[in-house]
Amino acid sequence: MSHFGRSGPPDIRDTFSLLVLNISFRTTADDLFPLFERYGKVVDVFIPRDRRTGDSRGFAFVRYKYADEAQKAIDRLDGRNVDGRNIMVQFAKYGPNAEPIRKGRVKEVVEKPRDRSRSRSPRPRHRDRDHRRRSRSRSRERHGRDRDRDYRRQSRSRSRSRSRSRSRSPSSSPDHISHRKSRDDDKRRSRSKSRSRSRSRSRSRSRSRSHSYHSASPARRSASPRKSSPPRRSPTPEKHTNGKDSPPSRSVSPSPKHAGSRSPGSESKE
DNA sequence: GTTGAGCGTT
Repeated sequence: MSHFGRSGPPDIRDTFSLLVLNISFRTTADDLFPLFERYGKVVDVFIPRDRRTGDSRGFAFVRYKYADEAQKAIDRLDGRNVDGRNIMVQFAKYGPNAEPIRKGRVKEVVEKPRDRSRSRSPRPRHRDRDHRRRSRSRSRERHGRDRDRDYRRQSRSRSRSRSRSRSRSPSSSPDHISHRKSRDDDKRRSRSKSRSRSRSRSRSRSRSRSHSYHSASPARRSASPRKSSPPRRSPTPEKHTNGKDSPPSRSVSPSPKHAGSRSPGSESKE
C-alpha cells in the first residue's frame, strides 16, 4: 500500500512502471516523487520493503502515465545522484502481479483462446524471478545469523560432488537423478538426526538459528513442515508507528505541495 | 546504527 490512500495498485491499465535501483535505504517515496514528478505525470511511487524487517530494499517503482515521460525520466534521472547514491532508472520488467510488461507498460489482460478447456499447463515459469528474489533475500539476510547453515550446505555440496565424481556416467536420466536424490535425502536425514542429537547435547552453540523460510526448497519444505507455529522470532524491534497514522510503506500523494516545495538544490539541470 | 544484488504492495 503505497498509493494515495487506496489499497492495492491504483490503476495499472496504461501505466508505465520504472524500476529505480540503487537508491539509498533511507530514501523514501516522498523523496523520489518530486524528482520523478518533474518529468511527467507520476501515478504511483512504491518502495518495496522487507517483510520481516520492514526496511526498504534499495529500489523503488515509479509509475508514469505516459511512456514518453517515463522515457524522459529515465534519460534524466538515470545515473543521477540521489541521497548520496547514483540511482539507476529503467523500465520494469515484471508487473505487480507477476505479469509481463512490455516496455514498462503493463500488458493488458490477454486471454488465450486455445486454452479453452483442454490440457492446461499449470507449470509456473516464475522460477527465475523467485530464484532471483530468494538469492537477494539470502544475500540480505546473510549478516551473521545463519552462517553455519551456509557452511553446512557447502559441506554437503562438496560431499555430493565427490560422490558424483566417482561414478560419472555420460547418460543422465531422470531415474538416476531420482534415485540419487532419494539416497541423498536419506543421507541428509540421517545426518540431520545426528546433528540434532549433537545439538541436543550442546545447544549453547546454536541458540538462534532457523526462521529462514525462503531458503528451503519446496520439496524439502513439503517433506518436513515446520512445527505448529514459530514460538518467537528474533528480537525484532517492531516499530509501532504503522498503526494508523503512517503505514510502513511511504505513501506519496500527488498533492501540489510536492510540485514546487522541494529543495531546489537537489535538482540540477533541466 | 550497518548492508548493496536486483523487479512490487492490500
